Amino acid sequence: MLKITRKAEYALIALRHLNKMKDGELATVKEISTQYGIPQELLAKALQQLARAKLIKATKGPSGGYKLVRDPSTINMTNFFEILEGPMGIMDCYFDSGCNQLTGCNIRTPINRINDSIRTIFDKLTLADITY
Amino acid sequence: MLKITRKAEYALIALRHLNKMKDGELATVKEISTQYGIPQELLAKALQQLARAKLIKATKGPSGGYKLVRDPSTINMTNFFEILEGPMGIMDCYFDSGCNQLTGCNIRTPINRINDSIRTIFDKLTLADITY
DNA sequence: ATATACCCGACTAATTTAGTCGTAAATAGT
DNA sequence: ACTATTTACGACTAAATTAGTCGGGTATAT
Repeated sequence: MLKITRKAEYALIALRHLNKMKDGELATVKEISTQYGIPQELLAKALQQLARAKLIKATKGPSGGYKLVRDPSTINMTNFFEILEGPMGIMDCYFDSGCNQLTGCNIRTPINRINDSIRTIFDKLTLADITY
Repeated sequence: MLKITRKAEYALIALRHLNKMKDGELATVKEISTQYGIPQELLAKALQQLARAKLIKATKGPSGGYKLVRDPSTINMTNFFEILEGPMGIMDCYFDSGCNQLTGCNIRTPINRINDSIRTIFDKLTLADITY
């Protein structure tokens, strides 16, 4: 329950790895997937998403790879998870207005408060915290 | 992402409903499922789990039904969710020791801290808070 | 050129969640 | 005793989500 996906988990491992590298160094998907025993294609997809979102920078071709381009302390976990997994909420109604509860849901308000608490945690948590 | 199951959602709606009833009154699965537009059999299962866990009391037979037997302020959400959905953690490794990461996971410690934060939120949240 | 590495969408497989069904057991009312 | 009502429970199917694979593409260093 409340689990994150493997893709996000893999991405986090990779980000931490990238963050620990020296300035100017690049890491390839292959390297990372081998080192941590992660399915290469799946990791590749995750990193592509992060690259599209400009959290990391891709360099193509031989001696290419990825590097982190943003200060880890500016990447928070809400950010990160929503890039990979879409909207973060314990119930869909937090985002979707189209709720099929015919006869009025009696818990929307409390649920939203829970959501907010969780989002607050993830908002405050940055990659820097996770990497320390 | 980070979603709770519908079963838990339904159970929460039902608990809130039970909590709002007058002393001595019982509510049946049928009533609740009709009132909120919830699949009856699924709600039934959820309430059976809660009854087994002694959060609510079942009375069989005609004019039977469920009622809340514990003070809502003593039922916290970690409790509640773990009854319905099992261990609550954003990653399995929080509970399972058998992790297949061959070459050492670099994020276990930070992940555990995240988990703890989330659990703390749910520990503090009681049914009374959700029902107010 | 060629080998390396990212890019990307479509696909399949596995797992989890949602929901259904059949049967049993207790009990209130008649 | 019989019947209608209601919970109990496991087995089952269906739907949705997640995990992982594949094939073909683009950029680039040597």
